[in-house]
Amino acid sequence: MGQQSYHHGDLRRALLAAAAEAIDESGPAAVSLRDLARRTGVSHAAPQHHFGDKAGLLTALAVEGYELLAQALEQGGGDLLEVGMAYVRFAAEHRAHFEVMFQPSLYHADAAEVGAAQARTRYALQGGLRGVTVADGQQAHASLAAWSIVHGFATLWLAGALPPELGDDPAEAARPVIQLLFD
Amino acid sequence: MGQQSYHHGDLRRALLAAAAEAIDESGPAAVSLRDLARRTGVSHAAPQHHFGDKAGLLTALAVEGYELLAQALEQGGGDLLEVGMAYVRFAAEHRAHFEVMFQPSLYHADAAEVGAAQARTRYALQGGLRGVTVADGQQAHASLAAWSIVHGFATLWLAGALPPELGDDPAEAARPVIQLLFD
DNA sequence: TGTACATCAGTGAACGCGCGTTCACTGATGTAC
DNA sequence: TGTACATCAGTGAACGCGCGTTCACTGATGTAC
Repeated sequence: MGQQSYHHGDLRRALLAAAAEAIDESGPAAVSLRDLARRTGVSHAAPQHHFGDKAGLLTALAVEGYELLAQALEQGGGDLLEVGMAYVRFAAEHRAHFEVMFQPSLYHADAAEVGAAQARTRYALQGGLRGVTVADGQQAHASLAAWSIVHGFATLWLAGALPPELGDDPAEAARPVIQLLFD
Repeated sequence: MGQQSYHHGDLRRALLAAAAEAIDESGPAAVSLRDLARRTGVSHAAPQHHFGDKAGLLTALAVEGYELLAQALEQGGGDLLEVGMAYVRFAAEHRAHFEVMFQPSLYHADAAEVGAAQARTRYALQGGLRGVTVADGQQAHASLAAWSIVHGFATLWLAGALPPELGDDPAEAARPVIQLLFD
């Protein structure tokens, strides 16, 4: 309603939202700039104005994803279980972002903003181990184990590889699995 | 080298190998039947003879992948650590197969052969928990945890998300991480 | 051992399509004076 | 308060390309008799 003006107003944001939607439907590789232009009701050449090319757009999406994930993890309050469940929840609720983030070949993974956003996410993730007692010299391994288990669960969930008995709430389904890690 | 005959001899196998190669280079989505034909030195219409379409080809690749993975896991002798390391090693050594297997939207995931090969893999994976003592009622959770941790580690490794200090042998790098799970 | 014929594997020309990219353009917005 | 001008956002026509798919075909192989 009211797209009649020549300038869109917030085309950049609209394109990112359209991209997430398109990726949810058919995966990151199927995204085309022309399709996003169509979804946004804008001429097909407009997206290039903002992102240069497809990799540029996916870079912005990946950065946004890392920011959102870091925020979600930070709200876990440094508790392993909460942080882990937040990780899984994020993957399910922001599938498009999540899928792009971990396919660096799709975007300009060496861009500075990407590195910064990744670092913030990693720091928030490690915060989840604060309350956990780990044997000397096992800190790095524990961190890897925690990341692996939540990332693996999230990935398998998204791939539809997990048994349907788990229900439809991935974070809840992950709870007992994460709890098994350091008990 | 003797491609002068009209019939290729084993075009199906050659196309699957070319597909794995192409996917290693640029990901599963970038594969095109015409490109595979070129790589195999055959006319561009030949691949359709064998697989019908791209999804058909990727279905064959996924089945092959599940078979290979099941074989690799079975050689772990039912030991959690060995089976887990074999899982990670498979992902690294058969990256193309692994990537396709867990993106069911790329292929005919409901084909009967796929289900059978998946079942064999799942069974081999659960065999790794034979020697592990788990509290009553936690069997299913333990199985999920084991799968998640090795799958997550493998996925993060392939994505290049893990720190370079881990070296270049993913299975060895995964060893202490897997050991942390049920100790 | 030889011939005829069916079947199968691969060919090559043709088609229509969606894509990314370029480029001269136009409408809207903001700023200097 | 008003005018001129620079800048920016988005347009629309055009291009060349690689793709999947279709289809009549041809060369090779196997089998019946």
